[in-house]
Amino acid sequence: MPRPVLVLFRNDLRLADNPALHAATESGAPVACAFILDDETPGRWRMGGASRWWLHHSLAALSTSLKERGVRLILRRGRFDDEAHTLAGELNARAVYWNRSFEPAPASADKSLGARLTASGIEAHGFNASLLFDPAAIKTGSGTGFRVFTPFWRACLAAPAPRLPLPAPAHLNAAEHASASLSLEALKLLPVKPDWAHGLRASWTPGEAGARDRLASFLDGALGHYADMRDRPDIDGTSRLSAHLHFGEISARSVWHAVQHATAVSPSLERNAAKFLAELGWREFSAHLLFHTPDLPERNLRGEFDAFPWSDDLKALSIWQKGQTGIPILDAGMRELWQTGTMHNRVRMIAASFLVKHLLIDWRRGAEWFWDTLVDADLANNSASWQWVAGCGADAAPYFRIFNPALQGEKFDPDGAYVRRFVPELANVPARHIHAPWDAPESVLSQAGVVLGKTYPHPCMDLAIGRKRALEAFSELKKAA
DNA sequence: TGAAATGTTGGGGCG
DNA sequence: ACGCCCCAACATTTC
Repeated sequence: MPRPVLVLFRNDLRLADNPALHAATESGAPVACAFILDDETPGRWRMGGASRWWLHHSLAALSTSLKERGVRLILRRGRFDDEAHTLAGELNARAVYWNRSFEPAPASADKSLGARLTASGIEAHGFNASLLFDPAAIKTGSGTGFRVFTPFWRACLAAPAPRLPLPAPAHLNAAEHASASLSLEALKLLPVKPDWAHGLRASWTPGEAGARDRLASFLDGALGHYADMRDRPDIDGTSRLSAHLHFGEISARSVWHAVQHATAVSPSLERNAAKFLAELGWREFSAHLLFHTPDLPERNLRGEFDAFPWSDDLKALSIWQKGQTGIPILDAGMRELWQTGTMHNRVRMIAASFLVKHLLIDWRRGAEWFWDTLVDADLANNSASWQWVAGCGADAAPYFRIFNPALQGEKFDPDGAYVRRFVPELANVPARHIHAPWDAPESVLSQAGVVLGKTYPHPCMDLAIGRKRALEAFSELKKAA
């Protein structure tokens, strides 16, 4: 039997448009496939709870579609480079194929694996499967990385267009081997006591088929009014593809070309498509920032924020996490997150702004919470976006741009449907008062069965005072600088 | 991908 | 008919 080749799956849990799998298949050698759960590479952010739930189901789906093609997915646990090197040896593999990561710790694991394989006389083949554009290839005139989105995205659009997606291999030539695999259950990715995942199960279908379906319904539906409705949490106005993209169940290239195709068929989609593709652009931009600034998840991009007088009010942090701030749009968002593993993007901005500005809590505490609770938790997107909101990031919202959650609620959830859905205590409050129940006449509240401080909390802080305090903290910072 | 404060304008009520 | 005031509506500035 000829020596096999090994394909390592990572955040590319798909068969279609998978460059590593495709190249391995094209090599003509028998193929073995593996996934390594890596909680051990130093410096790697340990995957959060909601992501683990997603990963479990995504691996189950991948394992099934590989099995249908006669290939058993080998599951291992450990350091990516160690385990992969060992496994390649066990299999007597001729070559190893995998899609590279652009996150700092996994990227150095890639480098170390490549070197060790080569030293052992095994070919190493790395590919870019996750991004539309190679973050190292997009450069400013002076040869550095971009720090501002608009010129970055202009440069991407001027670069050669993302290539067409590769087909899923029609047939896999499975390597015969007896290598041991952990069972999926043994990876212990699912919550046990308590099982908090029922809201996730009701909201999502992880896996390649689920991703494809989600894209198809987006193209059919929300894309048509994306530009106008994407900011409305009460409406199905977004793609909801972020977690599928994060785990690579569908490639950004496939999404890109599907949108281009839809626009070619109906040119009236143009404006909406451009807006949506720019959102993929923000995903690229975040990855680009992390690639060029490996300490993005830990350090303020603008160093002057290192002196910011953050509060360590754990009580306030906990109220925010639980969705008990007494400010309806915030509580709705934080409860949506806890129940479903996602939060509408507009509400993420409102919730993040409130934590960082009204509560004066370090953005890293917020990023950690999102990391653990979001099914789409992504190191680059999460870090870059929190820094953006906090005002300490690249091309960031200026610190003094402070969201008023009551006004944001009125503007983007005008009927209060989003609040009613996730904050049932307020279900009967009329739209006019639902975003600021503390200002509602007593009679309106009692008619709606609401007693502030009893059935729903008093606001944890006065919005005007919070705003003023944030501005004062910021002006102290500027004075110190 | 803000909100609040301040400034400007113009229509209408009214003495 | 006129000037004065009020204030909504919009624009600009400031944080």
